[in-house]
Amino acid sequence: MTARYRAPSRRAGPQLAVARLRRYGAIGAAEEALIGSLEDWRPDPPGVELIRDVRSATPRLLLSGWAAKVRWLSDGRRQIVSFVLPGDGLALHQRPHPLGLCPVMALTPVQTVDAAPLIRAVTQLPQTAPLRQALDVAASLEEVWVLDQVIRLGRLAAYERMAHLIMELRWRLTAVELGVGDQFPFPLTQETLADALGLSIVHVNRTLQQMRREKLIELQNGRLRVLDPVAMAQLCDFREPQPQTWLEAAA
Amino acid sequence: MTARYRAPSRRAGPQLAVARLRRYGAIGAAEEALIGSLEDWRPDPPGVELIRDVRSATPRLLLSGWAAKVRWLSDGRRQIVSFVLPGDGLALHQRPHPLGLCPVMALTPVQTVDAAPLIRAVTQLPQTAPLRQALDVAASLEEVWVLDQVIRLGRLAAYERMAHLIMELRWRLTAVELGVGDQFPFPLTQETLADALGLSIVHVNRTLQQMRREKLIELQNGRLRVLDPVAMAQLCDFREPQPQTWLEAAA
DNA sequence: CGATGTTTTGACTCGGTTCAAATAAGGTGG
DNA sequence: CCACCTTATTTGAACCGAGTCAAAACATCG
Repeated sequence: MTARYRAPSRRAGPQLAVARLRRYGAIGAAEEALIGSLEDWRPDPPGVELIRDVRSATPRLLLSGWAAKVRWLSDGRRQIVSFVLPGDGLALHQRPHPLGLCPVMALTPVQTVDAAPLIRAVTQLPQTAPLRQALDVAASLEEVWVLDQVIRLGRLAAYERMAHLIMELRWRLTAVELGVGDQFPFPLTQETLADALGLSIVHVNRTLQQMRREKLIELQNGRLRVLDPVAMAQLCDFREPQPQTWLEAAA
Repeated sequence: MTARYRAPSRRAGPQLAVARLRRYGAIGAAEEALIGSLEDWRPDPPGVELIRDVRSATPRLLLSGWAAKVRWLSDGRRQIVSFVLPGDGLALHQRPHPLGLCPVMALTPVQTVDAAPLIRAVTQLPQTAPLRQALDVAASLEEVWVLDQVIRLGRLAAYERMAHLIMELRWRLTAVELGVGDQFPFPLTQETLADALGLSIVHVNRTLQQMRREKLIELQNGRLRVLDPVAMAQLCDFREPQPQTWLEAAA
């Protein structure tokens, strides 16, 4: 039932990345041009490890498609640490030493560009430059997703976990304007959901069924519609991140 | 059975913080003096929120005692995101925008000092200064603990979770030379363990019992001894972080 | 010595897993 | 455009890991 993204017929533009950063800083024409001028583009099919060795990874921007930060146990169990959505960055460390990070794997066909020129330009800028601030906020949000994942896995029941993850993805996709009318792309297989939520595939299936039965969501053709966002947020104690207030605090 | 740290009779020195940083960079007399000269000292009893509002938090060093990063659900459920051990930093953001962070709560009597002068000094230093590198590594390790927490909660069973957390704490305490002969301070109540491991108190108790029965650990008087570290590491797929290789990679 | 918080134990319940098999959806090549 | 293959989704039944409830046994401390 859940459809895949189609393989990209043509190169995706930087619109999503720009849209995302614009939310966290006053991105002007110059900055937009800078992002648009990134050259080293690459498409990859699902399953490919976009970042294998975290230490030698080069920074990239995800222009289209979904990916995930993944950790494996030696016996084959897999845990998805967090999702990487269109407009997000890959290995955009500000800090010289790589985070104790994990490989990133494409979940759908993806398109990325090398962001090294962007990072190089940004490090020249003063701390207060809007573009730099926007990247800082984006980096902070990445940490938010991991913390939320800890809460989900540690203290939420299956039904709550599912609702919470859906609300997170909805919020993030809205930030890149991929969500329209409470409907957004949802290309995850139930197996992927299981590995993200720490559940079995079978139970993911049953949880989704129940959520449909209770008229909280509709899910078909790889698109998800949240029918009752208020109820959803309440049942799983979902709280929207407040990146705006971070900006104010810094000002 | 698990005893608490006694209330500090006198002010703790910076030894632990220095010992920890020394592992990740060539800390010389000057750097040591800088840390030793930190003035604004404060003891706090267990239960106190050392950091309440993350956005306005000032950076501090934990000189003695244990603390934890904590998230609450509105219905009272609590999740411990990661532990903060002697020698660790509190809110030592390198990045201007606060991580999507959580309050930090003292688990035992603690002693902290204001680290603002340290941070101020460090930002003057070149990227390659040893002290700066050491702080970077410390920050990266903080992320490692959170990622490991995700693995534990998402894909490990109760017994494995417990083993994995114990191995993490053992590794970290060894880094500040608090672990001697596979024995180290372990001031956590079973309730705290439950909130860290996403388990019920009762099940934490049973898990510990079993681990004792199987002769993997000894736990009494607030000290824990790992009897068979190799078996412990294997059963939970514990892998030691390799901060040394990060330093090489940067060089 | 009582008061309070922590650990321990037993009996029962339940959420979520496992195993197995059927059904549906997509993708491919003839 | 259909036949076929593969990969997802769905369903049922049995099982088990971990939670819940309740009470007892210990510790610690004023």
